Amino acid sequence: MIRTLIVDDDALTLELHRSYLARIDGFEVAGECTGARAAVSAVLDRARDQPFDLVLLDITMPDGSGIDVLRALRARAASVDVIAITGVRDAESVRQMVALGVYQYLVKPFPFAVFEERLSAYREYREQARSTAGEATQSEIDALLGRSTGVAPLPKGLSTATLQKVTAELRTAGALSASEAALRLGLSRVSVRRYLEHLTSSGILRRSARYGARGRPETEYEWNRPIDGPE
Amino acid sequence: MIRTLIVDDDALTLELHRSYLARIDGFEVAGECTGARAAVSAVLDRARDQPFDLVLLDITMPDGSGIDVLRALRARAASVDVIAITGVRDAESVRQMVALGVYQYLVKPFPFAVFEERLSAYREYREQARSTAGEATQSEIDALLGRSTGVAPLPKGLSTATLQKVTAELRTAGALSASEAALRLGLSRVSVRRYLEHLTSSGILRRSARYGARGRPETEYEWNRPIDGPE
DNA sequence: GCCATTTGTGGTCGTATTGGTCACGACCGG
DNA sequence: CCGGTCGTGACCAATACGACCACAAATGGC
Repeated sequence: MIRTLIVDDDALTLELHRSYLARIDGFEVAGECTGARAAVSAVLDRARDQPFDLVLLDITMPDGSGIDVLRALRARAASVDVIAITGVRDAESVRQMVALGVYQYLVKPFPFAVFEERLSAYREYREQARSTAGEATQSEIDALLGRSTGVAPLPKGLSTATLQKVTAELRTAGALSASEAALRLGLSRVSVRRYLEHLTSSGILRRSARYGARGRPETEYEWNRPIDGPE
Repeated sequence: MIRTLIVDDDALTLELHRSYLARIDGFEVAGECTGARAAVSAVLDRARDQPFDLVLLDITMPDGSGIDVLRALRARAASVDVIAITGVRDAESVRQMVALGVYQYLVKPFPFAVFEERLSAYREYREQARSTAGEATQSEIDALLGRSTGVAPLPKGLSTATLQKVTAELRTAGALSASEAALRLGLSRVSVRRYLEHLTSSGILRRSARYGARGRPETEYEWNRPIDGPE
């Protein structure tokens, strides 16, 4: 169970988040605070005994900002994960919280589905972080930071020559389905699809659906890049 | 130009990173340190005058850990971005640095191409962070955190492409019945209804009834999330 | 005013047609 | 001979459409 501290100055919000959290597997409400100072001391008091794993932290509180709370925790080396949940959206606050290492930043209000999705994502992140004991590899660290590089090398089974043919066809011909592209290029649908999918995941193509017929809709691939590529 | 401070106790590494950085557009070596204490005071001294934008931070240094350096900076509210560059790979150090909000964590040694790619990614990140002034949207924040990948899986029979079309239509068009939305989107009423129901159960849409016409009343779907929260 | 009828939509079920993947083989360059 | 690239055919799964029935309000006859 992920021992969670909920911090919010509004009693109704506190109640809401508590009920939300109760509906998600793996989380346990281990404490609640209605103020900044109380939050800091709660985390620090429990540090030795039964430390919190996660803090759901509001920013606007009468006796201090959530930013200051997080700063105090970081300064005291409290190793606790934090998800900001707040109505504050100004860029400076967001930037500061991100710099202080929040895992998530949720803007109120949001439906339960969003809350559940983000918390579940955190649970998986935590599992992953826990599973890597001892030495971590660069790719494990990247996964932890969630900052994948974006320029993936060509996967196995794809050749640059064919890739260029496919891109050339798509750039000139507009939206094409995988079958149509295969016909035009003299390739098989299976092979073309591999290239089209790779181009899509690279952000060069865009997928959309073609409706209207009786059966399953066709997915069509379209050029996505702005015509004047930046730099 | 991104004013960068390089911190490493090894003179050769310092030299290497300096030459690396000089080869990448947009970066400027604004200082160098060979120790933990020097790094902290360098950042703090410059905080008012010409603050550093980025610190390339080693962990193992004779007079203190890079983790302590970062902790001290965070405690002093120094708003500076940090990329860890170190040979230390143990899970605990990585976890602590991530919690303290490093933007990247690079494991030495690495080829120049990796260095360039990561630094360029940071430059783009910085551009994006700078471009969002004033109020940030949730999606902008997600992009900043780089954790947008973990989306909840859709129920069977629904596709993300269609879902996005439906949400886009509902967000712009106000209250619509299932039939009206189907007409606008070029889909069948049955299909649209599944998406509308899913969005409703996710809390993104709200249902209400429309009376007055002959026949059974229509249920209309409306955007539920307050587009501009006043607080 | 009460009840049958009309009317148009809500919701479910089957079906059509494509998507996605796997196994296997062919070809080609080293 | 081996590793990589592509074709073929077949399979199951996915996702939309059409048709059908049920339902809830307005309408009209009594």
